[in-house]
Amino acid sequence: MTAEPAPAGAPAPADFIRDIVAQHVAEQRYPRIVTRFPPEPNGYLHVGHAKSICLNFGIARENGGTCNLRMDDTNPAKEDIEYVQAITTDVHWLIDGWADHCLGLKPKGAVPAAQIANGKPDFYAASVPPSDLGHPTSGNEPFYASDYFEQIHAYAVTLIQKGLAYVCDLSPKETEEYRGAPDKPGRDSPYRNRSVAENLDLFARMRAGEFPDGARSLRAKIDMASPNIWLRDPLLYRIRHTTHHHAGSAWCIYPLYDFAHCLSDYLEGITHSICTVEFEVHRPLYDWILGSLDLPRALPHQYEFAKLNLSYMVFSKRRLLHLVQSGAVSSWDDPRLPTLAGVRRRGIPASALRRLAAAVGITKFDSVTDLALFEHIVREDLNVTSQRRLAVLRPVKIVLTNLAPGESVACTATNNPQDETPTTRPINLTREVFIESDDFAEVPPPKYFRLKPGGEVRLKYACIIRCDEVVKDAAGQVTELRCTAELDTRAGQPNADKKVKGTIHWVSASNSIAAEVRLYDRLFNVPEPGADDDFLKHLNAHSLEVVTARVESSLKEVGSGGCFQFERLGYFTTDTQDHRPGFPVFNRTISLKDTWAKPPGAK
RNA sequence: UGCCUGAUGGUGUAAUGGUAGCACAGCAGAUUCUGACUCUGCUUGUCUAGGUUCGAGUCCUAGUCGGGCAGCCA
Repeated sequence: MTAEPAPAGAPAPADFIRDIVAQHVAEQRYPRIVTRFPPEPNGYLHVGHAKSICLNFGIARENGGTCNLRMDDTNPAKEDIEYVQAITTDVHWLIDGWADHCLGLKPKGAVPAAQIANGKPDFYAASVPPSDLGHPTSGNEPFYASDYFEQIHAYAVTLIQKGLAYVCDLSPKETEEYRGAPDKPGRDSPYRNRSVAENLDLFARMRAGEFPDGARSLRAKIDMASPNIWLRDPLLYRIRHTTHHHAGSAWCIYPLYDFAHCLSDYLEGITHSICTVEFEVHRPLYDWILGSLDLPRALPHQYEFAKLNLSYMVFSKRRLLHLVQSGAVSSWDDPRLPTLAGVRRRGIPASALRRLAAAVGITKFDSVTDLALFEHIVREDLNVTSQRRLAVLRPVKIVLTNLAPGESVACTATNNPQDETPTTRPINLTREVFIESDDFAEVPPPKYFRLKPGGEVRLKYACIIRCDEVVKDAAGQVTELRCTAELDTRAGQPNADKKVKGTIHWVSASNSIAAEVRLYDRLFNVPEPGADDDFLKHLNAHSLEVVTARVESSLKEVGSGGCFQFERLGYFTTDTQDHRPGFPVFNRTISLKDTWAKPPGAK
């Protein structure tokens, strides 16, 4: 059993980062644990981000802390408000009912407030008080790094005043040349030893817009010979005459990630700044910047973990964007995509994502998790929550010759056998019914339990039928099966206990409706498509098949958000875009496990 | 040939000097009005070589292999 991350009071997940946090809590290092989830709004969130969200919000909820949602929006050229909205929606969806009470937001429009901390001037970006967190969307919004531009700029000025930063006139290309290589030290910029006064003047003129993009930059003065590239006088500010989706046209200089991120963490009072391992080499710079500014409050620290990889999927923003733009998938929320919008539309519950995160754990080892684990968790989750219904994807008509036209035999179907006290619904057996074409074989393979000429099978919730005659058209295609219904094998009838090997699903021809069903399968047919630059050649040509199915009439008026198990087939959910009551459109979330005659690797 | 970091069954992880455990996958069986679920059993593992120790997956040394880092991206 793969458990949902434990509720308060039960054992919480353990990993090396939680161990560190627990130690800090034990020694009361911080008054309160504050983490953050800081996406850049330049793309949609995916299942990999879900791991990070679950870690950061999980640590917050396990320790009575908060986790701030922050847009890491320091590069106006790549970011867009569309992504801000999508990210906010996705985060709310993923943590709803689990950690929404820990979500750190701020009042709309709020910027860091001046305060005195430990006798020194300071700025602090507070989240709304815990009592207001119950209504996270009412008047509150995520934090934005761009709301800190004024303070970050002031910190840059401080660094200049301390002789720890300078304005450099090297071009981007020259800067690269001067930087050296991992195994070769860099060379000092000729502008490295400008006076404080000159740096202050130049930096002010950068801000005033006197210079074109790329003409100058602000750099930290650290060590051009450091074995760590990120300590070789890294850039702090660049000139970009671009409007910003959140900050508007207030700025033409923008801080880079390394400078903005650690300071954003500080301003928000973050205690544990958790990121992925590619930032490990940046940590000395993170510490250098914060350590150089004489900041009055406790400093945040950075910890790194390995990002999630799932087999048969790609996660990189570049590749996801390519899939969307090339038309390989329809949109960012295409149900085949591992985006949170996609998996949500696919019908995967947020709880399954949380349980996946708990199941894979947190380490620094670069691993690839078997998609089968995710699929297992999704099935396990849906199995207990999904109402069962009958649907036939590829119908074959059966005529029950011993039933009169218009005759209706009342039967009772169980809604969910997993419930402690299962409820039922009535269904009707009629003269004409549809069964799955897979469930009849004129020439059955060995150990075939389903219907065959002269054979018997049970129609689930109804009775056993016997196949008397196979009717075909001129082309030799089966057009109908003429069968006898053994009505005394219905539940409660004398022969109810009669055993047959197979039980199949069915729908009444007259008491069912047509529905569009989208059968989704994995997007790629190799375990590591991302390992190949030409990853599109590994696309699974059969990742989407659309069929017109027959579904029981109780599904006729189902609203959006419906989630069902179609018995013996899989889990299906109504499509958020195209489903209408009266014109049902179902997406297959995932098939049921099928251990019979499944060619290896076929599914 | 620089720096950082990692390595436990097929996969993902646990064991914090004391019986290598769990989950997924796979295989076999039981059960079944879903060939699902559930249940039972089985196969498979500490990167290598030294060392410390009564005892090493764990500590030390050396090596091997993997990941990351040279955007005015994050």
